[in-house]
Amino acid sequence: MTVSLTRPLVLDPHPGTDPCVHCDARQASVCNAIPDSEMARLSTTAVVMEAAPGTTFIDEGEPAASFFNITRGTAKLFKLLPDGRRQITGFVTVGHFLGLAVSDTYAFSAEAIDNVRYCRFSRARLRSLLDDFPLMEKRLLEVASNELVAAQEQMLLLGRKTARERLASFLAMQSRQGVICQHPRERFALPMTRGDIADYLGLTIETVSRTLTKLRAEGLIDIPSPTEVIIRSQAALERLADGAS
Amino acid sequence: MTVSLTRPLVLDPHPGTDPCVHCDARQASVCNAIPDSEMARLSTTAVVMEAAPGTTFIDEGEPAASFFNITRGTAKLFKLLPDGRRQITGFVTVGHFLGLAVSDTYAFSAEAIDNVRYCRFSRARLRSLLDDFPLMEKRLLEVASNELVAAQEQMLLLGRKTARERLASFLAMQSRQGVICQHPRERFALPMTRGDIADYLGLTIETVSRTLTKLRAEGLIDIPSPTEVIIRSQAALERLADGAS
DNA sequence: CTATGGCGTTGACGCAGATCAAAACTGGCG
DNA sequence: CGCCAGTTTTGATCTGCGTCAACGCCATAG
Repeated sequence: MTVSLTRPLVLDPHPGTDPCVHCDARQASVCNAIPDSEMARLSTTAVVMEAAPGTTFIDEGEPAASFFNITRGTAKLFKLLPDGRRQITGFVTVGHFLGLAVSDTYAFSAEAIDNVRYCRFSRARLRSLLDDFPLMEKRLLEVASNELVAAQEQMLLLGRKTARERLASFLAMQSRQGVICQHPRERFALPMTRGDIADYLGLTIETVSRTLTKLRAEGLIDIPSPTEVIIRSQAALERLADGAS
Repeated sequence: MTVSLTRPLVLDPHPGTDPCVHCDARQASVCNAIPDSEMARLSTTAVVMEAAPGTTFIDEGEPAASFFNITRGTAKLFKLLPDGRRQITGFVTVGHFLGLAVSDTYAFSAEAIDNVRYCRFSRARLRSLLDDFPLMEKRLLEVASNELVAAQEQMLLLGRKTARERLASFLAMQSRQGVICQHPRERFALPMTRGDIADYLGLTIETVSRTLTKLRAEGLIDIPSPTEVIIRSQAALERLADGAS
């Protein structure tokens, strides 16, 4: 009775069939917990929206009226300090949920990196949806729990790892992302800028650039273009990421 | 129909009536989502356990067979790197849940700071409990979502705040903890050591000590004993915590 | 073609916080 | 009481990464 964890849960009532950005495999745009009949009904209350690159579509501190499900593209979530310092708390792609927390305002902002499509609906609608489909609630609990584990891993990175280890962890993680599609994971694209990577890893742009250059010089990775990475030694990278060297 | 968020949810089938560590107010050791009859039945499958200070009762990497609910005391959750570097991801007290994530091994370790009592039961039992009491599942989703928000706040701290700001944030947070009981929050105890604080804030023991000394010298706080703090200026501390100075 | 502006890389230098070291304090126990 | 082990504080020094600055690359506009 457990809900499948291998497919992204997508609430878009008009499911797209866009090819995977890495390979040409079609995304499975189906919701595993809600029957098609309900999905059709959803389309009358849910709004499907697009956000162009650089567009902020959730503002930290604004009244949290809606609940979001990403159905295409990549967005960054971040928090700001008054003087402009920024911490990116995560990059989210198709299947991710935003705005789950019970709070009257959003705890973070969200900005589109590439062309993002998302499904937005009111919290009231979410509540009734969860009442009708307990499986959906179960699934959300699983999702939130797993994100919590990822957040703790990121705390370890931010609190205790060196710049080298942070970059190695980041690259290893990015290469692991691609397991959903059949694409070989050694080579992959980095949709975000150096500034985004820096703000995600708690470093500066310069340190990110320098460290990547060094990792390349050591033969661990290759960087054919600023937005593309090839892992030369997955094992060595993982070892470095876990602080064993 | 929403479950109360103001009281800690405690699953201990033998609820204690220990006074609050700060004042003498009795803890509300009741479960808001599960009727007493079920709580009684729970006592046949759940195990209530005690952990003495310094005892590790969850080991990262071990098979995740159980689910925990803290019913007394304070514990620290942490992750380790192979060379011993440690990141404390949180301090948990009465009402907190551990081991929610769907994973075959624990993602962190847990160690008792003072005398900890907790209720342990199998994941299978949790699953059937959630099937029987949807309110309980709703509550867990709320809890997990709010912890996720707290984790993001901590990422901002670890990635972008200075040592001063980290300590100010930590002290402000600790003083806010006491709002459940009626105790005036200016003065409170720090049950954890300087080493724990350091590993929680991504600093060293020395930096924590020096920074606290400096905050005291500046009149923001007072430290009658190493384990006790008095907030002299809550407003100034909060301002400092948010990076506005 | 040149101008402009965003992004990435590289170099020189400085500093916040880590590291190393030692002294002061604390509680437990004979 | 005095001894001991663990914790906290304080001081001196070091260093990884931040800061500041310059430059190269590319895309778009004029």
